[in-house]
Amino acid sequence: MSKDLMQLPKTEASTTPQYRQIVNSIRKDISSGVLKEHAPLPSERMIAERQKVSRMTARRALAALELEGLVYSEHRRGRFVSPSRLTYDISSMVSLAAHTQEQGNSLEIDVISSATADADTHVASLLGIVPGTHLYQYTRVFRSKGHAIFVETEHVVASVCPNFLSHNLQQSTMKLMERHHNVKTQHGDVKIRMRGMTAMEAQWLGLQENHAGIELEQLVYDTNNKPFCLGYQMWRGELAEFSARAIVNQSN
Amino acid sequence: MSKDLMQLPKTEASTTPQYRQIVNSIRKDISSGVLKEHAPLPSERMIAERQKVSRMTARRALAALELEGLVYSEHRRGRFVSPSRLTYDISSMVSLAAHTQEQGNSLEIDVISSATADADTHVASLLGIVPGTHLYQYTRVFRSKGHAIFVETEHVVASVCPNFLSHNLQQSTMKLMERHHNVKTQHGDVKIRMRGMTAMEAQWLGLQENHAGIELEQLVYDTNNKPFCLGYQMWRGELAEFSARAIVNQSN
DNA sequence: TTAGTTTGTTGGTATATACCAGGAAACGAG
DNA sequence: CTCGTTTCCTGGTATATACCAACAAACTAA
Repeated sequence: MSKDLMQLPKTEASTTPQYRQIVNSIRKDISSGVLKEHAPLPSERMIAERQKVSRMTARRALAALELEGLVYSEHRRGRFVSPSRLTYDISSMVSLAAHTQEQGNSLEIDVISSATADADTHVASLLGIVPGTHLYQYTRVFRSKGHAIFVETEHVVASVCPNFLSHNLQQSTMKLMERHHNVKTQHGDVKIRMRGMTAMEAQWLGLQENHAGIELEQLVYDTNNKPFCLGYQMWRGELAEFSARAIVNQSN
Repeated sequence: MSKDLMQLPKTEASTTPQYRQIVNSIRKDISSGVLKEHAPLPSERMIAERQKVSRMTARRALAALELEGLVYSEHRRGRFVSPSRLTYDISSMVSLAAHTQEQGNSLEIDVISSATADADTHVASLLGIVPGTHLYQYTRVFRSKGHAIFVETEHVVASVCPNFLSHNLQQSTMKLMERHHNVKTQHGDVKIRMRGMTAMEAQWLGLQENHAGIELEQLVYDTNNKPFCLGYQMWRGELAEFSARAIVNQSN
């Protein structure tokens, strides 16, 4: 490989980093539709060869696209174009599974684990119970067309819904509680934050390493204004959009 | 094929990548308080030398910490420990500036630009006006103790608040409109999504490249149920936490 | 046909090296 | 003392190379 380092005029091509140019080129292909959802991107070595850069530079370009959320990677299989976002209305607290199906999209649920446990201090203080209180807790991965979107762990006060784990958890748990345990939800406190995933979360979502995502914390209250369910959802950031309605003037 | 699993003792040291070990070590220093908010981290070359790894490996460790939001970097100055998050209650729609000051934290506002403009099709459709309608639009950076937190661009229908730009924009614009233009906000539609920043946004926030952040879109309605203000906030993801309240059963 | 092996491709990890440009602090002249 | 210059340190970009482990598809033996 020869180094043709001639005196270059200071065009944009020479001032913009090479890896950025590759990013822009691929971004254009995605937005223009040349590369569609879930379409495979050229491999690192392919890009390196075609664009005449080193593999590490090609790698950085692809990593940047991943960071932006335009691309996702599957371990040692390749990189693919990210699908479009899924909107979740946190104000209505309607079951996401139910709502999504109404939109015509499927939503598969994998139950990773389910068990009884005793509340630790953190969960207990949020649920307004004493530490050690019996809980049901379960972790589920939600997918759309096989593509993982978020993973959720819920902690439910056991006395509120006895034998809850005997149900099939591949459905809306809020509806389950309403139907079979006569629990009606009144309101929920929601918190949204972006943070790095734990190793477990990344694994459940099919990602590796230090991916950032959006965490949604939901504390659900019954009609007696007592919290009975605490949920944590970790979303792939590029796949989520949350909508809410803020009310200022209740009167009028 | 036979797998000899007993050959190597599978310690973390041998299975965990080196850069990950460095990440964990620094993460521990941050959570334990050895490294405090805004404290400088050792440089790439320092880490490389001390941990006996190449500079690129040290670099990857630091990049991973940035991704997680634990660390921020200032261009060619070094890397520092991220400060704690700022909570924003999107349900109440109380001015963030006012609310933050009540908490005892300062919030400085830099006005980047302010101008009149004609609505493009996108803004017009959201505001329910015809494209070309006169708007005021301005961009401001919000900082806490000099540290940039988010950048906001608002588009206000000009006819609602004539000569709006003659005000000092280093304060809550919602309050300005209420006081001087008799505009009362009734409710707001909020959308939250994680996305990669544009070059401009990254520059305004003192970041480079493809950093991901949280975008907050706010469409504000007056008491006649007509939208009059559209705002986009791009937050540094690691510095934001959004809270909201979801109401299911209005009655009772 | 089917079960098992081989081979090539992919991304992941890691090193050693080189140069650039901006910030900061030390230095030196007025 | 102050202002401008120099020097060092920082992260940013880029290359060339090497080996590993997982996957997939091609191949091969039962």
